[in-house]
Amino acid sequence: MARARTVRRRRIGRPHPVPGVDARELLLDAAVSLFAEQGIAGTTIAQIAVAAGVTPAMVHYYFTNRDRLLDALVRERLQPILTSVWSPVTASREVGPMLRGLVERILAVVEVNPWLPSLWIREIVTEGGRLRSRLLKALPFEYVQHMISVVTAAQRRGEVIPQIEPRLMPVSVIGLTLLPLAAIGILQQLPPMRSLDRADIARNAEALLSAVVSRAPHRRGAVR
Amino acid sequence: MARARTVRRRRIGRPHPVPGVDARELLLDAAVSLFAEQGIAGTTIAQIAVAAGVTPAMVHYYFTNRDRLLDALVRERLQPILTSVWSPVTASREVGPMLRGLVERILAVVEVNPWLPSLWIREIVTEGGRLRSRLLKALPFEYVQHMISVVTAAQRRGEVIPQIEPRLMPVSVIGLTLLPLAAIGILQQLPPMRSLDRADIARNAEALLSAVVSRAPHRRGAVR
Amino acid sequence: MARARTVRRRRIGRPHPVPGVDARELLLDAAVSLFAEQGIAGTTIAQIAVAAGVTPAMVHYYFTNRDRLLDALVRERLQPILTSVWSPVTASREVGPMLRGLVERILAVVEVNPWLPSLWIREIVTEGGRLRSRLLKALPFEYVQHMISVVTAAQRRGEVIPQIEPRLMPVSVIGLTLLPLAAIGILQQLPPMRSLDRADIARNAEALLSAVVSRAPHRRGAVR
Amino acid sequence: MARARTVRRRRIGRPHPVPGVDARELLLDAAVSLFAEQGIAGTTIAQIAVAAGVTPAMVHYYFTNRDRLLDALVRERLQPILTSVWSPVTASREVGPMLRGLVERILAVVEVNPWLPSLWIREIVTEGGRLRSRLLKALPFEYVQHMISVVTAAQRRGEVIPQIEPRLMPVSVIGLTLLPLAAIGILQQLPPMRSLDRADIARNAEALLSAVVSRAPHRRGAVR
DNA sequence: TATGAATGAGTCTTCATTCAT
DNA sequence: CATGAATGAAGACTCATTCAT
Repeated sequence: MARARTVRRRRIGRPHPVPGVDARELLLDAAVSLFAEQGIAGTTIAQIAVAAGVTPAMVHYYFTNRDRLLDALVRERLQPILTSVWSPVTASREVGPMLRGLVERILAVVEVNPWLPSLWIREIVTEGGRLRSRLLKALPFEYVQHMISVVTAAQRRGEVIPQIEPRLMPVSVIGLTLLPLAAIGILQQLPPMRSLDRADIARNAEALLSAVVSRAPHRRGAVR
Repeated sequence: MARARTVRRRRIGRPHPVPGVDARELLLDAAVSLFAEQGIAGTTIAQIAVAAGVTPAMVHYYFTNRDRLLDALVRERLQPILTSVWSPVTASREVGPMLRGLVERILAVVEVNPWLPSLWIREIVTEGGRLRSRLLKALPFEYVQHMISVVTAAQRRGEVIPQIEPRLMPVSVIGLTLLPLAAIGILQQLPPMRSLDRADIARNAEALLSAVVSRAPHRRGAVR
Repeated sequence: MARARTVRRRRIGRPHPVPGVDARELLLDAAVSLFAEQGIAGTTIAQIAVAAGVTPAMVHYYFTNRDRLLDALVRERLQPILTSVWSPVTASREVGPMLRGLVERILAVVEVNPWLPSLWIREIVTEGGRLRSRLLKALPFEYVQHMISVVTAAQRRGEVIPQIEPRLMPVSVIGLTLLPLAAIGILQQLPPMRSLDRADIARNAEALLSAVVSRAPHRRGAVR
Repeated sequence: MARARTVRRRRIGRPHPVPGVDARELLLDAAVSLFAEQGIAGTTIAQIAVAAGVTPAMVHYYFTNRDRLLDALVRERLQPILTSVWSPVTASREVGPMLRGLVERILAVVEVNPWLPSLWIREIVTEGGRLRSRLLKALPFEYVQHMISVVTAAQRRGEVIPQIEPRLMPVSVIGLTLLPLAAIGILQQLPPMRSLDRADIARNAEALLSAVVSRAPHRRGAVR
C-alpha cells in the first residue's frame, strides 16, 4: 500500500527493478497510460506488461485477473484523485470561487496525471464506460450534491442566471475542462489550434462558468 | 471478393425480408448502436451480425473487413450528420444565434440518432478514438473555422467576454451538449438527477454559451 | 442430432472430411477415447482436436467450451448406453437371469465401446469424478431400484443368501465387470495374467454373482 | 538443489509449528487427500501447499518436483499399506479365511486412511492411472501369486466353483471392497442407499466371496 | 445472396518451477 | 528453512477472416 508517487518510475530492466519502485506500481502506471491512449477494451494485458518491463504473468501475479486490475486501478489511482479534486468543494459557499477552485484543481491534477482526461471521459462518463459502475459505488456524491445546493441557492438569490440547470453544473465543468483536455490531441492537429495548451483551456472554462454567475447580483433584483 | 457497394436496397434475402430495408443498412444500424453502447474495441463482428439478424459472414460480404465497416459507417452515417449540423453555421454572422442554432440542431439530430453522443465522445473526440483519423480526413473544417472567426470578430467588438478563447468555442459546444447527453445514463443513476432530460441539457447549454455573449453593450462594454 | 453410429469414422484428412462423418462425431469419439486413456483432467482440448484431425478452435465451434463438451458427451454417448444396458433389467423377476443378462449386456457394449470401463470407473463411480453429477441428473434410477427390489424379494424367499446387501448389488456388478475391464491393462502386465481376456471376466463375474443365488433354496425350488 | 530427503521430522518452522509433525508429512497428507478428491491431474501443487499451510515453493523444497512428490507418496504412503494388507495373505492356505482376512484388513486400513479407495481405483487400477507404473515396479507380486495358487488348488479339490477364474480373484476383491468404498459418495446420494456404510460393504463383500467357496464340496469336505 | 464450416493468430489465464534473499 | 518475486510454457477461449457450396 506504500505508494511512491513521487519516485518517477522508469520502464527499465527486465528482472530485478529499481529499489523503491515495485512492479505493481509500474504496472498500474502502464495500465493507466495505455488505457488512456487506447481505451480499456483496446488494451491487452501483454501490452501493459511490456510497457512496465515485466512478463504478462506478473499481471496475474499481482492482480489475479483483468477485472481486479481495474478494481485496483480505480481504488488506488482514480478515487484518491477524485477525492482530492472534489472534496474541497464543500469549503465554498459561493459559486464563483467554488467553480474556479474546482477548475484549477482539475488542471493541476491533470498536469501530474496526463492520462486522466482521456480515461475519465471514455471509461467513466460515457455510456458503457468500463470503470463507470466501479467508480459509482464509491463516488463521493456528497460533494456533487453540495455543489448543486450552492448553485441552486445562489440562483434563488439571483446571483446565477435562471436558465442554468444546477444539477448539470458538475457535468458542465467536466465538459469544459476534461473534455477539451482529452480532445487536445485532435484539436492540435488542426492548424489554427496547434498552439492551444492547457492554460487556454483553464482560462476558457473559468470564463464560461463565471459568466453565469458574475451577473450583477449586488443589489437585489431578478437579473435576467 | 466482388464488393457490392453499388448494389443497394435489395430486399430479396431469405432471412429478414423487411421490405425496403436491406441487410446492409440493418448492419450499419446495429453497428452504430453497439459501438455507442460498448465502444468499438469492445464490440465484435458477431455481435453486430446477431443484432442485425444475419450471419457474421454477411458482414464480410457487405464490408469486406472490420476496417471498411468503419469507413462505411463514417461515410454513410457520421459525415451526413456532421454536415447537416455544422454547415448552417456559415449562415450566421452573429455569435448568439449561431450558437443557439448549433445547439438546437445537435439536439434534434440526437433525437433521431440516440447513439450519436456516446460514439462521438468516445470514438472521435477522445484521444485514441477509433474513428478520429477517419473523420478528420473529411472534416468540414471550414465551418469550424467560420465559427472561430465570427467569435473572434465579436470579441474584438466587445460582444464576447475577452477571457473566452474563440478556438475553443467548438469544443465547448460539444462539451456542453454531446458530453452531457453521453453521460445522461450515469447521471440518471444518481437520485437527484433522475428526472434530467435532453431538454434540460439543451437549455443549460444555451444558457452557458449565451452568457458569454449577451454581455452588454456594443459600445464600451467593460465586461466583468 | 442425426447420428451415424454405424459409419465407422476414420481419423483422416485435415480439412474436408469424409462424407457421412462429421467433425462433431469425430470429436466426441476422440474425446471419449482420450478421456478413457488419460482421464478428463489429464486431457487437453488440443489433444482431442488433433486426434480428430481438426483444429482446437473446432472444439469450441461445436461445443462452445470444455464443460459443454462434457454435457454433450454424457447426453449423446453415455446415457444411451446406460439406458440400453440397464432398462432390460425391468423385464426380469428372477435374480439369476437378471444378473446374467446385465453382465452380458455390459460385456457386449464394451466390445463396441472399449473406452467405457475406464471412463465409467474413473469419472462416474469414483468420488470427484467429472461426469458424476452430470450423469446423476439423468440416471435411470428406476432400473437400479427394480434390481434392488427383486433381490430383496428373492432374499426373503430364501433364494439369495442372507448376508448379501441388496442395495449393493448394482455396485457389485460394476465391481466385477467394469472394474476388471478397466484394469485389464495392468493385469496383463503381470506375467501369469497375460492371457486374460474379456470372456474370462464375464464368466468370472457371472460365477460370483450366481453363487449367491443358486444356493439350494433351503427346502425345494431349485433355482437356477 | 541440495535435497533434504534424509532430514526428516524437524519441527522448527516458523509457520506451523505443530509439535512432532513437520511440513513434509503435512504435505504428503494434503496431497493424498486432494488426489483422492480431485484426482492427481486435477490437483495443483499450489492447492496442496495451501491445504498444508505452506507456500508452493516448499513443495519443491521438499520434493524437488511434481514427479518426485508422486514417487515419495507411493513409497511412503501406498507401499506400506499395500504390504500390510497383502503380506498376511501368505499365511493362509485356505481360501475362505484368506479372503475374509483380506477384506477385513482392507476395511481396517481404509478406516484410518479414508483417501485410499478413491486414489487406488482412479490412479492405480484404472487404465492410465498416474501411480500405476510407479507402483507396479514395487508390487509385492508374490502375495498376489500366492492367492492365485491357493484358489487354483482349492478349485482343483472342488472347494471352489469351477467357473471362477483364480487369476481374477485379486481384482474381484478390489471390485467388491475398494470400488464400493470409492463410490460410497455417489451411492449415498440416492435415497434408498443413504444409510449404507463401510460395515455393509465389508459384509456384502465377504458374503459374495465366500459364496464361491462354501459350496458343499461335492463329496464331504467341511468348507467354511 | 447467404451460410456453415473451418482456421490462424492472438488474448487471458494457469501452473510448475526457479532463485535471490 | 522459508518465501516472495518472477517466468516460460502451455491451456482455454475468442475472433476476424476465408471459402466451398
